[in-house]
Amino acid sequence: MIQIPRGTYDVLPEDAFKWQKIEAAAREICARFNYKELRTPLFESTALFQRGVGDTTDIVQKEMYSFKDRGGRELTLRPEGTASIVRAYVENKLYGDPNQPQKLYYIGPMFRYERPQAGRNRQFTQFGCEALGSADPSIDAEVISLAMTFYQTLGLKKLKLVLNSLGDPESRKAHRDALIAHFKPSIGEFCDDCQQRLEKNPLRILDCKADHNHPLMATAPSIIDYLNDASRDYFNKVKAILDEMGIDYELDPTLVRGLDYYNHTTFEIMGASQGAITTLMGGGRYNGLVSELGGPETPGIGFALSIERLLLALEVEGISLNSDPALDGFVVAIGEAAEQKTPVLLNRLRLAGLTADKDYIGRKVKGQFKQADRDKAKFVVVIGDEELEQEKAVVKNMADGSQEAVAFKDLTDYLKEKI
RNA sequence: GCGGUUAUGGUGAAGUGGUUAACACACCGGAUUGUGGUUCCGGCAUGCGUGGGUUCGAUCCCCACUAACCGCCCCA
Repeated sequence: MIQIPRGTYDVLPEDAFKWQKIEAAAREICARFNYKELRTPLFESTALFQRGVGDTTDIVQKEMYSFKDRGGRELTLRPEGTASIVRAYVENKLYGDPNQPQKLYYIGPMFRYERPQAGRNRQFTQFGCEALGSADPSIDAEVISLAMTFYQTLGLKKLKLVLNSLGDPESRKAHRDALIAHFKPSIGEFCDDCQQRLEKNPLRILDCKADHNHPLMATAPSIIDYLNDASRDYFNKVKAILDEMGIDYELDPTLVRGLDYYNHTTFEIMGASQGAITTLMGGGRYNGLVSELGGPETPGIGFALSIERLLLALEVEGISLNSDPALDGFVVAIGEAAEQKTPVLLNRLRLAGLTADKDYIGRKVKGQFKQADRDKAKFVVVIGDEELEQEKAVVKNMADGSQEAVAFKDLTDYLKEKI
């Protein structure tokens, strides 16, 4: 048997309605916040992600699904959405559109070659928003509020917003240098991973679990102390707006996002989860990215969240998105003559706008009723020899068990009135 | 990429180196020659993830592969 590729999964009909609800909620909330959908291809030039996401990131170094097409082009299945959105923004010259900032969203599959786990797949689905063209702190708060509103609309309660600022590039560099200076003399006392991190990403040392208790951890320089005046001022404004909006957050100076393009505000929303993976959403500001990808100097901010992890969180919190799809009618045929007639009657019900079905696998009468019951049919239309002769069907109300005879020609009107 | 656990029907699962692989749910049929949700009865894995090996014989022992889950790394 040919199996589904590792790290992918099928969304079966019983789950697909949940996806529909979630996507509908996302679109509805984006409309409220005035974000417009932008659809980009599932694959892009590999160079886009190398430049956009960053050559040193894990995503680019070991997680990309890259391939060469028949024309020799180097392509990659998108591992995230922001680079594509920015590419489209630049390529379509959306910076010239009078509507600024451009407030955009996307929903779709992303691909990363990783070891699968609950909440981590090789093909997964992200809903993300990006606001390009504004460096106003209110847009930082807006994007965060949008994500929180989305989760709350779906019923999630156990949410924790974590906030940090990486500052502008100048602040970032000053802090990085300070961290390296702080840890370097004693780096031999740290785990292998941290020794690797020292040059690559010293900020990561701070949330190492193995070295959690090392005395140098507590005294490590905090990014907050290295923000220059402009960066600090910006961050304070973002926090002030969130405060006034009544959005709770926790400051975490160790919150560092994995992609190279982030600066200033970074944030995550953590949720309830069974396993080690609790990050539901991640995002931040990326003021240098548009120019890095060939556009004009343009500020940007955005977030991405995983539908898969959202579904897990909903499950952990015991929230059901179950809908209760019910059929209006189910047509039961008794005997061969009736079996000839039922498709026509059934079709008539459907054309009239009713949801209806019948048996297709030769079940006995009892079996047909059981199927009607499974489909939660409100009415069963029974047709046998006698009914054919009189051109009347026996219509049974499944809720109370009552039945009455209804002429074939009156059937749709009868059902539409009763439903 | 590294480490650990696991893999029996549509589902949840029991089980043993040797003739018929428990049980429950679901499903189909019968009791009720044309009526569901209750009850009773019957049926339902030529097969125990895939491929090798050991053995007279393997679902059960060994190896490899594949996949799922958990942890690390990292992230959504």
